[in-house]
Amino acid sequence: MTTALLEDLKWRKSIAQTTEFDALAKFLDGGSRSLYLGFDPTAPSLHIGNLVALTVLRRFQLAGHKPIALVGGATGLVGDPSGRNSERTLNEVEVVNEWVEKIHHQLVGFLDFSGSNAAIMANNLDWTAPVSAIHFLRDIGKHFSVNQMLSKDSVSSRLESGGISYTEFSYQVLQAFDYLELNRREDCSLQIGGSDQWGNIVAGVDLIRRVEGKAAHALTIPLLTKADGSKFGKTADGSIWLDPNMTSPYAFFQFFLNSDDRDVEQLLRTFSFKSHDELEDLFDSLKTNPGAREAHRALAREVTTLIHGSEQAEKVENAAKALFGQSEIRDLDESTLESALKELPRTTINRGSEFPTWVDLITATGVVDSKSAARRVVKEGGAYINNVKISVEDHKPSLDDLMHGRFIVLRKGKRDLAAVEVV
RNA sequence: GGUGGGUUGCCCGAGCGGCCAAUGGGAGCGGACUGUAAAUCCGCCGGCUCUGCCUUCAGUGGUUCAAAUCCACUACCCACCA
Repeated sequence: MTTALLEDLKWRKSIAQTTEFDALAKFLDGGSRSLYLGFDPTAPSLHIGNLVALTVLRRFQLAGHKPIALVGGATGLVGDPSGRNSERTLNEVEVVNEWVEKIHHQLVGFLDFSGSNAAIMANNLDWTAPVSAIHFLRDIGKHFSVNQMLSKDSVSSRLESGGISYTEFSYQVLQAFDYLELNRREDCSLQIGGSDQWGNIVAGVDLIRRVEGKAAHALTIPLLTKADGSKFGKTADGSIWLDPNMTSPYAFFQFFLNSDDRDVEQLLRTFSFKSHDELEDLFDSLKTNPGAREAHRALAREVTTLIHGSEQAEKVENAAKALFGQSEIRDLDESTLESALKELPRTTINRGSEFPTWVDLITATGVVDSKSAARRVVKEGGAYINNVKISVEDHKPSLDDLMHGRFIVLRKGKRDLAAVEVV
């Protein structure tokens, strides 16, 4: 059963490194095991990059294991040096606490908190805060060799590039302590995480062996990379967030739909819960008929459903279909148009007042950064009202442009749409 | 502690008294081609009340008709020497 899980993860290319593989497989085969995955609150929301490991955690639960989702209320205050070449700026305690709450909330929807292998939520502040510095240094610190700590990639690379504070240097000890605590409290003997976490996780494995004399396991997941070499999940405007207020479900869906062809197969392997057969079929269609973008659509639909729910996913897909469809946008009936536009960045103008220019309207929706940028777009021929190109720089929509008496669709370039509603 | 070098637009990186909103590359944006993809080609790429005006070249103050460019101090980085 569990061997199947590991095989599945291999098929998905979701395993970067593990502690001794056979031992891990044997351990997992022995029953329903506790495992943990941690997130540090470095923002008010998780983003798509975090979703990679979270998806793996979910796969473990579906295979019968007990997931522990840890939010780093303590470690988030210290700052993980992994994968960074400069010191983090520390966030205020209240801010971090607020983020912990929000992230907690997001995790709830992703795991099953009922049943025999119910998921557990943890916050490392619970066991870190009560420990005094003296006890921490005596009981935990004593088991760490500075030589080993220095040799970790996250530390050594920083020593070469501007240094590292004692605070961040200590991070791996804190994370190791978390693993030890969860091992004691929840009998947790597996920690998973992104491959950049290997050093931190192994620090915990070592600590558990030293203190408890027990074997603990580790499994890391490769960081996703894009075909063009850039980081997965980042756009020019920043990360793709799971919080619908930070990244709209429409934008979220579009992000996946617009994936590079070359990335789609791996994205499906990583995120999809479809059967291997179904996925193989999608890979085929990607090769034989890439223009249809069936695989893109399936990917966007599934991930959006997972994060925002099926109802919302359907809405945004329909919106995209309506707005990018072959049919004339003016032919859309009012309710279809209204629900489609609801998913877009928008602005409103008062009925009766004079229409602002296209430049002012698009700027108001936030689709462009400045009026200069908006003007440039018009000059370059990328400005549209209801899919009709405009070319005069101070062009204003007229009453004739109103669809159903109250809507105007603005477009910038090929795929950026925004809505204007007259109220 | 000593000496020398550095800090430029989203990133890298030229400029070393006026011709500088500042060369070049990357990212980004628009167009063509396509499939709301990639590659390629062309154009754009600080802001605004846009034939002009305003704010930028670590910070502060100064020299000058005129400074990113010169001087002084401050902060941070890097190198060599102790």
